[in-house]
Amino acid sequence: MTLLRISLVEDDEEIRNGLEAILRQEDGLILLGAFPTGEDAIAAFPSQVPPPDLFLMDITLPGASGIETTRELRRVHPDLDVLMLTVRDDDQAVFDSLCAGAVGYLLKTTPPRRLLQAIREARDGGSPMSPSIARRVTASFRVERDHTLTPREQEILAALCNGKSYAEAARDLFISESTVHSHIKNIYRKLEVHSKNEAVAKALRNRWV
Amino acid sequence: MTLLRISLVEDDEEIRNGLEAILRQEDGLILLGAFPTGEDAIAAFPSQVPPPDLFLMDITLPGASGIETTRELRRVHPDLDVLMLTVRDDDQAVFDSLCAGAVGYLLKTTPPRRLLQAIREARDGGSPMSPSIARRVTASFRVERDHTLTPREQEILAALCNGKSYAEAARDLFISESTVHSHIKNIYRKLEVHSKNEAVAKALRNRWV
DNA sequence: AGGACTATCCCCAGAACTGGGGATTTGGGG
DNA sequence: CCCCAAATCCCCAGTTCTGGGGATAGTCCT
Repeated sequence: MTLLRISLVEDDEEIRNGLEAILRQEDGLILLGAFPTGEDAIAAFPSQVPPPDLFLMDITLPGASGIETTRELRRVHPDLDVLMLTVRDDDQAVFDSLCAGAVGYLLKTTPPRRLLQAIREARDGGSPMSPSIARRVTASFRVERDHTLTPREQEILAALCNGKSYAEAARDLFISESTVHSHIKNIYRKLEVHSKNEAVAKALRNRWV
Repeated sequence: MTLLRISLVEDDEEIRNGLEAILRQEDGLILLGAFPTGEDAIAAFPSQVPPPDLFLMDITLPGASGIETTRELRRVHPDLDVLMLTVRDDDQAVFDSLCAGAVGYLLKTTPPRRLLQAIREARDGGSPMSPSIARRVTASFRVERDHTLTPREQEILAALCNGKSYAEAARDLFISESTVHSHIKNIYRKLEVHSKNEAVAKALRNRWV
């Protein structure tokens, strides 16, 4: 079994040393670098330098945040896996991290044994997350429709969300443009919007389509 | 510690019996029902009947799918937790399940020990997922921008995605409507679209905003 | 049988948008 | 120093959308 190369970014020296100790005494891992700032990490792995397999990343850092650092590291090394390790337990941090390309998200309350297990899980193609984080993620998919659009109106709205004009929606649904117009007037009233882009925005942001 | 009430839906009799056996011999759990179809499960828990704390749900079922069953059960009992347990390892099944309100997603290859652990994790406010499933979920958040919108153009696009008209966007950004018009023409050219709703749809579906 | 809702179609007028021009200023990069 | 991209502004003509009417037919519920 091949060695897993790891780096970490953590500004608190005590925690950083603690993590170093945990990782060093584990077989199968090799620590490539423990950086106090995102800038240090980015500077250490320009495009010519082969990066580690996995980064452990704090979020709250002086200078570039762990999220920005993740985005930049992955821009230069698209195959790099980044596992967030932070105290931050809020939607903003979680979703920004995932959008930046993080492969997992652990809270700092994670015990060492679970941390090591998560590292292996990430290597094996998983996405380890602390339970409360995973719940935030699954909850973000939930759809709750308070609106009362009829099936036909939902079809019309879906057409708008596919970028269709009145005329195109009419062709797609085999009805006249007048009928599309009628439906859209009803949709606007129910959603309390006044334009196509407002309706599309509301529909897509709420995952109605 | 209070007992966790569980029901399950699984059409294959052998598997269903196997799951029953696993759950029955575990302390802290009580099995409220093992149903072969979604319709049976829905019929067993009309709104007057207190539902279990957790449902284990297969997806591939005769009649109503596990996803439809989940949607219906949670419509009647909004606080019900549903944990998918299926062979299906594809984006469609995973995201449809989560949108229907599933709290977790396990593959049938999950060993009994891990299944029992996942049940406890779901009860404790987590969202247990098999590693490959979790990876699908985190990967769905990733953003890759191939477009080359300038910062200002991105601001304009963001305004459109908030439902703004030309005039409103102009007010918000302290520029004239003519300038908004100019920017939008450039945005349309770069994104290869020809209307606001098409641009908004493209931006939101790709998570650019 | 009547009422409510849905889906279908039409007209019209004003507002908003789209795409084509062109113009100026500013700040970098070669 | 010159060129170019970016941001700002303007005009115009044609198209599309928005919101206000109204109409007919079918379904479902009472």
